[in-house]
Amino acid sequence: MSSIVVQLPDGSERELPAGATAYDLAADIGPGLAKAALIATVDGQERDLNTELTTGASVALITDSSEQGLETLRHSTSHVLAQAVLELWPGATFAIGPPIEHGFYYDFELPKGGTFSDEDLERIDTKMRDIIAADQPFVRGEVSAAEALEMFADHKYKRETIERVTGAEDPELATEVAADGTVSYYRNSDSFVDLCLGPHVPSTGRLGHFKLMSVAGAYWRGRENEPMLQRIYGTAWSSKKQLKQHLHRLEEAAKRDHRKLANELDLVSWPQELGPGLAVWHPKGALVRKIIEDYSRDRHENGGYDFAFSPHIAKANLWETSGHLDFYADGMYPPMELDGATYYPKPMNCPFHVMIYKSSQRSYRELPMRIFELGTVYRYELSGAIHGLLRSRGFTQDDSHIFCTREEMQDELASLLEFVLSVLKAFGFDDFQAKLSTRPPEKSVGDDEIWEAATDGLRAALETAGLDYVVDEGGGAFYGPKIDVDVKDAIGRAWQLSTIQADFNLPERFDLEYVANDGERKRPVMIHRALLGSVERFFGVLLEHYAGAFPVWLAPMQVQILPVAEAHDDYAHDVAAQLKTAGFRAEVIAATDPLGKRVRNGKSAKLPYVLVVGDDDVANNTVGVNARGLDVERDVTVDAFLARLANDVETHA
RNA sequence: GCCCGGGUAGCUCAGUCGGUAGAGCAAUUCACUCGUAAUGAAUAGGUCAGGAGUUCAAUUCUCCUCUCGGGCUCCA
Repeated sequence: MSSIVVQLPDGSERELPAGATAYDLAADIGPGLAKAALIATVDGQERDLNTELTTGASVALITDSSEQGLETLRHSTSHVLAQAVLELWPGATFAIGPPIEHGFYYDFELPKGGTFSDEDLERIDTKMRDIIAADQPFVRGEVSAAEALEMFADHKYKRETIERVTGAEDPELATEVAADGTVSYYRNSDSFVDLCLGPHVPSTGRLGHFKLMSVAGAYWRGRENEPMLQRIYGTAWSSKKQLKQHLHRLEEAAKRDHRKLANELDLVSWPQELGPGLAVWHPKGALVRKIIEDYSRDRHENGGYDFAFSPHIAKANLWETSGHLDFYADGMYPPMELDGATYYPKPMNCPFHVMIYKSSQRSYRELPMRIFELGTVYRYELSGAIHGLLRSRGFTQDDSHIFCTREEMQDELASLLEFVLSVLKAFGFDDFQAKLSTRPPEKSVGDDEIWEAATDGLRAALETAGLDYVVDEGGGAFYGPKIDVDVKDAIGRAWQLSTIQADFNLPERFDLEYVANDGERKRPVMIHRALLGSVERFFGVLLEHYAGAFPVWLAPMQVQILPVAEAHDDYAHDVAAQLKTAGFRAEVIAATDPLGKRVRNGKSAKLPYVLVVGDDDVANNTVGVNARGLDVERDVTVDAFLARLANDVETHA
């Protein structure tokens, strides 16, 4: 009896009888692992558990406690979804069904253009649970492309996938077929077989902690000109507890929805009379926005920026010179004809700032010139893309264009990133992820040297800042490399806010120059940058980040003062006056409602502080303090409370 | 723009198998004056998103439009 020896991840070796599978290895290590293992990696390649091992292989067993294991579980669940749908809808066909973050989806086409309803999801769920209860094995097979075409004769999307196998590797098909043309399939019953690269869990019985979430339309291959398929989304986890936690997180995220909070807290509304994506800012929302904008202006003023203002529309000629009409016409609002000229609403502020630069001859002594504007731009977003404040057709960028020499560029980029992070931190974000996008392989403008210098400058800035970043090779715009900065919010969601982009294009297009110290005329480099991105969007992100409970410096109302009874009104107003004099936002809520109710209202409005004043306080010049999220504190002197408020504002607590 | 699902009082929602609607909160008035998360009563409030069609009768059925949501696509 011959035997084989395999290597485990910890470096140890294990001897097994010849012909042993990955499952046998798991069982040999222990019954717990045999039960938990879903797939294995053999020499780094993911394989089914029933894969036969060969001597010398290094093998790792993958359980559902790893991302890889979870992905497999989700992928297998998507197969069960497809099986259920094909059984319930004779004549239906299926396209692709990969695992995604938190779950999976599968795309279908129903006979006669049919669609799924919410009730259908329940039926499908029931059928899926039947399939899981039947504990059907996932059995892998391999065939030639010709045989595969035969096997999936009734399924045009599968055939199309097989036919594309021989072409270049296609990331969207990575879970379907191998790039080398091997066509594999998985069969888990007589009636269901799916084209698939695998691997899969050993049998359907290993699944079950899933929930079908929603139905959506999705273009075949994600292309607008291809048919719209019916996509079913689901979430899947390795335990009931994890599934429950995930659903709970979704509920928490829903509670933070800025559109809901904006309504509840009376900040912003979207009257239907105005049109899609158009909001009005109520006094409280406008106050928060003003604080954000004022803070941004202060920081820029201290950061060496010059302020500018520019109009909302400009003649077509400007947009022709800038290239926007060539590259971005679809995203622009339609033109208007005025006095025989054609005007466009601005989708960006850059050409205006360029005009300011060009308004006189520039010397190297004036550079870097940093032009800053809270500039409102208009972009024609597709109606289906509009989403509250996060995606709208008009928004205000905290936009700046920096004109500098080539030599100054690197230092400028480095200090910019520092500035960006410092401002974002001031708003309570401290978890960042950056992306460096480099020169695209096709068309781009600018010489190699300048691309290299800018990219190095950006990279060095990232390194110096100690920021986590990924490199998107070739992901830059044609006119220059860039850094995008994402922040993570209080519940771990990433939002892209800031961007820093070098631009070698606009200086050419507008023929920008400066006079260098040797008297030569030279071309400056331009840097575009936005920190908050869009003020409206940033406000929405902040609202979700804080779940509506703004820190004291941002809170539209900072303090409510509740007199216990009418007799304490004068004292309450006196305290309010002291707070207002000290520059805080405070109001008195008279005792027309019971105290308990007024406290409740104040808490529901997420006020940082609710003060209660009664006989004791009038006598001792104190207040009772309800700080948001903390226990009641009695007998706090007014002076002590003022100091506390001042500290909160100062520290952005 | 495309697919699916919604739109009923200021808000959150119920309801009408076709006979023009109801609750809670909010609002207003009155009473209550209260030490920490909902005091009580009364009143008012709706062309059931808009338009057209079918019908004796449409908030309800059909179609169109607007708009919102979830996706897809897009975001130089």
